[in-house]
Amino acid sequence: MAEGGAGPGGGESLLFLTDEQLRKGIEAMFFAYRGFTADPDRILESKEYGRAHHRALHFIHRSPGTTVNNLLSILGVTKQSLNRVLRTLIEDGLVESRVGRKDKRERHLFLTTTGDALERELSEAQRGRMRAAYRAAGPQAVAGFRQVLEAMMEPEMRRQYQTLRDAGL
Amino acid sequence: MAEGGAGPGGGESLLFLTDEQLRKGIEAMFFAYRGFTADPDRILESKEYGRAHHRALHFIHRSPGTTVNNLLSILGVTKQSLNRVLRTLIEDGLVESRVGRKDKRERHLFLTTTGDALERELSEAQRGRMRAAYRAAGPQAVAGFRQVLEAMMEPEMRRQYQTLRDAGL
DNA sequence: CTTGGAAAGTCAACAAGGCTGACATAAAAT
DNA sequence: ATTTTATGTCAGCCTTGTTGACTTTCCAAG
Repeated sequence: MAEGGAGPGGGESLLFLTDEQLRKGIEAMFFAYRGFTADPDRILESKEYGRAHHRALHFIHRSPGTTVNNLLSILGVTKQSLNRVLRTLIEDGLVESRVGRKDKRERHLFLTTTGDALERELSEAQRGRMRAAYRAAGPQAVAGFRQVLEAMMEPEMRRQYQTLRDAGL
Repeated sequence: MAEGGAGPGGGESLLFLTDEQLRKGIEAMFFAYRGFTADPDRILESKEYGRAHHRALHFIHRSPGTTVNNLLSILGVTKQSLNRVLRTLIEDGLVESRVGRKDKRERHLFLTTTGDALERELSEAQRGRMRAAYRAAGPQAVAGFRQVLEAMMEPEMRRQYQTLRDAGL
């Protein structure tokens, strides 16, 4: 690995914080993110959808009944941008939009059977790669991976993430 | 962290490979990548450049004198797409393109003083967040982080990454 | 009951950054 | 002499993001 070696005295070295190590981490994020999205992207390009549709399907699957506003804050895009994606998913019968009972202005989003099938196909492809990477690296590495990623998030997104992480699901 | 706990007998548990754990990892990648690009993006939006320009500047900085073809294979885009970005960077005097001595068909790319200044501004912002995340997570977590990311890359990209990782720089 | 404002949706216009296809040039390789 | 490689460029298209303006619906406070 070329790490280790420490300095003169050894012990609690801060060599992992050098600009050089940070640059390697930056490139690792860049290349890994490409791998991360590669499999779903391949599936999507055959169908008439893109990565934006995948993201919507993922988060509706994760939180069935979520409102459009919730989705907006998680995805961090404008409502116009999300609406374009959502409209095609609803038209194509992958997502169902139900008017809220308590607040009828809100729309609650659910996956249909068809939508669930596509979501599963996409997420199984993505999990496949993830599983291989996890298995290759081992549980301790995975724990470190999650720690660093969590520390890298914007505080607001970290809250979104942790809410789900800490809940039953 | 809610992990641990192991199964009945304990020891070498595979609980870190459940679909649930994998889904958390997937979302961690999604949210963390947003944080990862947030700071450079903020700087770029004030200037007239985008993330594509940042990527070009980064890899030219990393490998001064690299050819257009090298850059294409690293970035994984078409030459038309890269050329658009490269043309503006050259016109604006951030990148210099020199005809190859040995093979005059090739163009070797270098950052000018101005280009280097922007690259440094962008990468310092990005390293700042990375450094904070590394420091918060600690050296062991960082090692795991790198291991998982590396295992997640497409094999071809892993080679690109390791070439640089293993070299002096 | 009226009105203010929030939630949602829609239309139009635009930009960045991907893509394909076609074509041009120069130089290396065969 | 011919073919292949490296690069650049023009034109056109797509996805996914943006802003701004406007409407409809409907809750809630005055």
